Amino acid sequence: MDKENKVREIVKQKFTEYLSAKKCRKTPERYAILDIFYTDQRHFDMDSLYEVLNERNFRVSRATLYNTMQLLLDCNLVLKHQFGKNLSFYERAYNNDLHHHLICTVCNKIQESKDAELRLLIQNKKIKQFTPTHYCLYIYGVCNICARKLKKENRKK
Amino acid sequence: MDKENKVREIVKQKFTEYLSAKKCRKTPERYAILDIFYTDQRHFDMDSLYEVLNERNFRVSRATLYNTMQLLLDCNLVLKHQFGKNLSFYERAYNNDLHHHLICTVCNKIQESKDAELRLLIQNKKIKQFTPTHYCLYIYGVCNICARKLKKENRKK
DNA sequence: TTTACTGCAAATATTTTGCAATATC
DNA sequence: GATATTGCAAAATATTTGCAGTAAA
Repeated sequence: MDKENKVREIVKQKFTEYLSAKKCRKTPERYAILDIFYTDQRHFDMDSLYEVLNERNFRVSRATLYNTMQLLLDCNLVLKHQFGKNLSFYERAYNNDLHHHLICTVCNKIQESKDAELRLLIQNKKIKQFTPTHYCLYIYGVCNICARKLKKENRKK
Repeated sequence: MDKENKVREIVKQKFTEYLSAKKCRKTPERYAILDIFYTDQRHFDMDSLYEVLNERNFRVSRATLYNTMQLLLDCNLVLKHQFGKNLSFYERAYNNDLHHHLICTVCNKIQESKDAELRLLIQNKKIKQFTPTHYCLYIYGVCNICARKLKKENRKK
């Protein structure tokens, strides 16, 4: 069994434990949604999640999607991000080497930035009167592609 | 003139410069909105901003509020945050010693955390192919009040 | 068999847009 | 005087909710 499949098994198990502990039912919809996150792309907004499930002939209503996302957030198998736009993004959280997000304020594209050193610095910070579970670092700025375009435009003037 | 008033004058000037450069009009509504941020509380959602302006007998439509917030975001006089809930928060950005946010996932309360050391570490990080303007660090976890409540509940069981 | 969960549709919440009136330049 | 901006109302978008039918335990 390769690493990807192993992770899928582990998160499935973790989800099962969580659902049992909360006395929630183990429905195929819930497992299908979890599985998408650990099979496919990493980032989804609700619409693309809905579409991907449909493409696989697994029809899930939006109500169930939102319901399940809440469960997955609660048991820390999925993270939710909002990068300024009024659209939520979700990504897998287990075994997804915690990374930072670089958001270009010109083209709105999002890059991931893995920086183990900085991550450890943040994770090891002691905070008074607060027990951290996880963190999100969003760095806003201009990506190199947009920077180049802007330079060109300025030269024309 | 005290420090607060000085800052208010400076941001007003900066806003004027920005509006001139963008050939936008200098309307009283725009200045009134900017001023609220640098006079009053630091954090606003759209509703409370609307209410505060009304209380001061300065009626501004929501359309204008949203329009003006975009301008203030563009010229970096205001920052926008979204802490998981579907509600945007705005806060002053100039002379507002950059701070981090601690978000309690139990009670949803938000605390500010000033940590100059960590701030410098993040700000001084070199990032390949990307020119940062600002960043947001959101630390999620459980605040001490909720932690205490949870402990009590567990003891009962 | 019980009742939590699902899908649907309607409701709510937030933000955006079109347009006529107004105020800035 | 020209037109960018405003307020209003309607539209668009994202999320939540009520409820009847379905399926997990």
